[in-house]
Parts: sequence; C-alpha cells; structure tokens
Amino acid sequence: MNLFSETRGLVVDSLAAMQAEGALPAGLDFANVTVEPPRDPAHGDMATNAAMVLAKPAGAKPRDIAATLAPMLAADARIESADVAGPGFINLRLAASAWHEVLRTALAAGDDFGRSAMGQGTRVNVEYVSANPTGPLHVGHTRGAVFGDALASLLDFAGYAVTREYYINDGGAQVDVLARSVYLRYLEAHGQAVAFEDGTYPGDYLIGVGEALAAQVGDAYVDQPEAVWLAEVRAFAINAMMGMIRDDLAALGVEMDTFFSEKSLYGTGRIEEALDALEARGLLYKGVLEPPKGKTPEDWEPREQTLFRSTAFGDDVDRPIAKSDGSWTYFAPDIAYHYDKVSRGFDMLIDVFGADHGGYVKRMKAAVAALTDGQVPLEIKLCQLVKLYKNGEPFKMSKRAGTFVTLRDVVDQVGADVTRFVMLTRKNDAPLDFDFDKVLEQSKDNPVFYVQYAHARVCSVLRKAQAAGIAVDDATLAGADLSILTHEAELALARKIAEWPRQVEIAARMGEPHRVAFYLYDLASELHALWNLGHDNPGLRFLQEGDAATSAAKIALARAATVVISAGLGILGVTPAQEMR
RNA sequence: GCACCUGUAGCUCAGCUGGAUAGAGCGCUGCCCUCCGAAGGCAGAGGCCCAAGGUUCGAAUCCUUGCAGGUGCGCCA
Repeated sequence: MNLFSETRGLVVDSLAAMQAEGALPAGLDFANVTVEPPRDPAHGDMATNAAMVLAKPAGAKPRDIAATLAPMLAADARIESADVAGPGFINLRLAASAWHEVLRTALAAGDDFGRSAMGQGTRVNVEYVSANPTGPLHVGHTRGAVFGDALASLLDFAGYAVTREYYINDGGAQVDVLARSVYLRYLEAHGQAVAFEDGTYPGDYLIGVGEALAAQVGDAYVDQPEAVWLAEVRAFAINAMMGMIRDDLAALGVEMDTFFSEKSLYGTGRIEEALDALEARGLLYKGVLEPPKGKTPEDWEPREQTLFRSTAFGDDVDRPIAKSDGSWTYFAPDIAYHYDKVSRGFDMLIDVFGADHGGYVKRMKAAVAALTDGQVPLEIKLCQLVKLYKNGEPFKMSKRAGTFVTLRDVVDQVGADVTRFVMLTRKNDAPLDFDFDKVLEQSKDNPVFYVQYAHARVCSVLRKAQAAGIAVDDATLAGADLSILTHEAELALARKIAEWPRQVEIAARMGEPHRVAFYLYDLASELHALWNLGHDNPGLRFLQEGDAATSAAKIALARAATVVISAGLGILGVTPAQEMR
C-alpha cells in the first residue's frame, strides 16, 4: 500500500472522468502527473501538479483545470480538502482516518510494509566488492561492500529478483605474484631466510598461508623450480585469500550468492566466444592507439593491438582487448564475464566499482551494449573514496607505516552495524569522511545512535506496557481504536510512516540506498519529537497508566514507526537495537 | 590535453525522474532543564544553490560555456 500512488491513481481516474465529460480533450499523456508531499507542510499532505502539466497539451488554463479537478478529488472519503493554490497546484489534505489506516496496514504487514512490486521480478545481477584475491579487504572495499549489499537488498525489497555476485580476479599476473609471495613464506616456514623484493607482497597476512602450505605439502616444493610448484601454490593461495575475504565479508554481514572465477573463463573458449560475438558485429580490428594528449608516457611506442570499437557506443577511444604480444588485456575476460552474466538470463546488470575505476565505465557499458544489442542495461555505480579520521585528524593509510586499515580493523573497532550505517549516510558518488571517534559517539549528534535510540525507546515502551499487563502484539495493536490519535505530532509521525513505501520506490529507482538512511533519520526525528512532547504533556506519552485502550492506540503508532525502522535498517543491513547500552 | 565525479549556510552534507518562501546536523546566540520520560528540549540568526548564458508557466535540479577540487587515461587488474 502506497498512499501516494493510490492518490495519484485517484487523480488519474478523475482526469479520465473529465475527459469522458469533455472537460479535457482525449489523448492526453498523464505520465508527468505526480502526487508528492509538498515541501511546506502548511500546503497540506499532498500536492498534485496535474493541472499545470496538462494545461498546455489540453489548451486550457491551469487554474481552470484545477478548479474542475479539485472538487472531484474532495469527493473521495479519504480526502478532507482539495484546494487550488499558486500557479495551479491542488493541495490535498487527508482525513485523519487515512493515516490511521496506514498504521493498521503497517502493523499487519510488519517488516514487509513498504515492499513494492515495482521491479516486477526483473532479474538483476549486482556485482560488488570483486577485490583481487591477493590480500585482506581494506576500507575502500568496505564501502563498496556495504553499498552493493544495501543496493541489492533495496532492489529485492522493491520487487526485483536479485543475485549478489563477486568476480574473483584470479586469472591475471597478480595471482602469480601472490603465489611467489606465499612461496617465500613457505620457505620461511621451513627455516629459510627470505627477501621480499619489489613485485612481491610482503604483508604479514601471508605468513599463516605459508605455514599452512608447509603443513600440507611438507618440503615437497623446497628448492624446486617455479614450474614445479607455481600452479599448485597459486591455487592454494587464492583459496586461502578467498577464505579470508569471505570471512571479512561475513564479519560485515555480507553474503554473496555467487563467486565467479575469472580463471574459469580461460581455456574453455568462453573468452573467444564473447569476442566472436563482437567480431561478428564488425567491432574488432587491428589498430594502433594514439598516446593520450598532454601525458605521453616516456617509453611510448606505437604498437598494433586488437581493438574494440567502443567509440561506436559512446566511448572516447577504442579499447585494446589484446596486448601487442597477442595475450589478452584484462578487458577481454571482463567482456566474457559480462557476456556470461547476460547468457545466464539477467535482464539487468549493475556493477559497483571504486571511484578509481571510473575510467572503465564507458568501455564496459559499450561492451555490454554491443553484446546485447542494447537489450540488457548495465548500470555502473561508483563509490567515492573513504577518508579516515581519528580524533578529528586525518588518518593516512600507509602499508609501509603499518597503518593500513583493513575492513577487519574497522569492524573490530566500531562494529558491523555502525560501519554499515555510517557508510550509507552518504551518496555513493560523494566522498565519505569516516571518523572512528564520532561514529561511536553515544549522542543524538550521531545518526546511527539517533535511529537506534528511537527503536530502542519504543521497545522499552513495549516492555513496560507488557509488564503493566497491556497486550502489545501487533494484531491487538492493529485492532485498537486509533481515532484518538489526533494530535498534530502524532499525525506528523503517521504521515512520515506513510511515506515509507514511496521512499523505497524512489530509492530503488535511483539506486540510492542512502535515501533510506536519511529517511530513517527523519522518521526517528518525528518519533523523538513526539516523545519529547510527552515530557511536558503526559497525555502524549505512549503508555497511559491504567488506560489500556488509549495506550494501545498510542503504542500502535509507536510500534508502526519501529516496524518501518526495522524494515529500513534491514535493507541497510543494520540490526535494530532493542535497548541502548 | 581528454573523460568521469563533485561544487548548496562558517563546517559536514540532504534536496523526490523540473514545482510554491532552499532543508538537516554541527557550530553560533538566547531561553528552559533541582523530582516526575533531559545519554536533553525550544526558539533565533545565518544562502548570489561556483559563474555566465539558454530551455519554459516554473531551474539548485535539464542544456552550453567557463572556473575550482577529486579520480583516471595502451603492453596493471
């Protein structure tokens, strides 16, 4: 149930009736007719722009159309008044009973309140994290993980059929580097002194992997040439790294449906198959790229490479899929990977990348557009960088100085819930400041705390009511006589609750889970405001001692708010707090 | 040089597929809070929405150009 879309339906029906009566010409497009909450609450609960957007195509004055439409809308039982205002807005004020009905719906639906059918079961693949399996996840990955996960949950809530996927880059040269680094740790485990030269990973996190390898194969690889051990050590190391990454993600509450191996594309003809699909469309050719202007590398030499004509799909230059020696660039398996996703039947693809991959967006979109003849959209969401702060001071990450901040560090220090919420209180394409001290602050200045506190306060009320012998299960609350909820602050909270289904659809359509976080903050704010009024005005307290009927109505309102908070936090992957400690 | 992202209050940021008088938190100012629901509450000041053009009934939002910051630009993935 979405009060706004229902009301929009009423507006459209009324417009159609006007057409039937000849008050409006036939053949009008109502697509731009909206029903939205007005910015200024003094204008009412909802406003429609119908008269203004139709004025021109209908060849009538906006205010004339509005003057006819408004009384038709006011005739509906749910609508208390419909007034024409400004250039032709119709401001609607809803009857209190309409808000009460929303509360009953929320209580009946529980965590499903706000679920939308908007997605119509569209099969969407959300690929995120996809960090190289060469080391632990760091803060940058953390943001991508949280964002991708929340986006996936949001789309699921909005009616899409979502698959969460991780692409393992286990096919390139960097996993050979990993294998060699693990081999060094392996030799170390056998008592040899080793040196980590440039081009190897010196991180401590590989010590255990080297030891584990030693435990498994003994001294079989000691003093053996690379040809003997490389493939085995590589597989062992990748497996170990992916185990670590899965554990890290699990600590953050992220669970993937699919881990897709890049390596699995090699030697199976699948890369060739994808490239053949491009070749068949005449989009591959041998050519020589120009050096980038203004930044010509010193060692630049013209090379002939196999190029993909991505410029035919909006890219700035054509992109190489093969190096000058004929081997694939990273782009080739990526094309094959996306081809594979499409062939698995997804209607829509979403990639979540770090901002440093921004230059990759156009070519990837071009590839997917080419492979699917524009049938399957690929949306790429970029997450901007995370800047760390401690005590208000910028905190620089440095591998050398040992201040490399991993996902695990963050989760261990502030917890998964706080990490997730904080990282979602910013638009994905805005940089994020993450202050270790501020995010743990227990005050209303901290949005995480503020929202959690709202939920916990209501939980506390429910506990107290139960102790006082008042039944507070959702079914009982939904059956309460809600007509006593007439105070402005109570209705304001109910209105905010009623916005939830609409916010879900907006957030899902835009692919912006941060909107959920901001909405929850606003909702919590309304709840706290009402709570605070109860301080001076005991009649507004949720729990009315000795008056079970009144208590039930007021608690129903509070409980409906937490139903939404709980559902919203669920999308963000945050556990609602039962109490604050 | 080119591409992408960003530019909104002193600071950190929201702003709904273009809507009415541009919002929140922090900070600032003032008032309230000895107990009863204050890990606070209420009120106020504070804006050339980077700039200039354009599109239209209407622009922070869309288009063009410029300025500033960030990210990236063949044989790394």
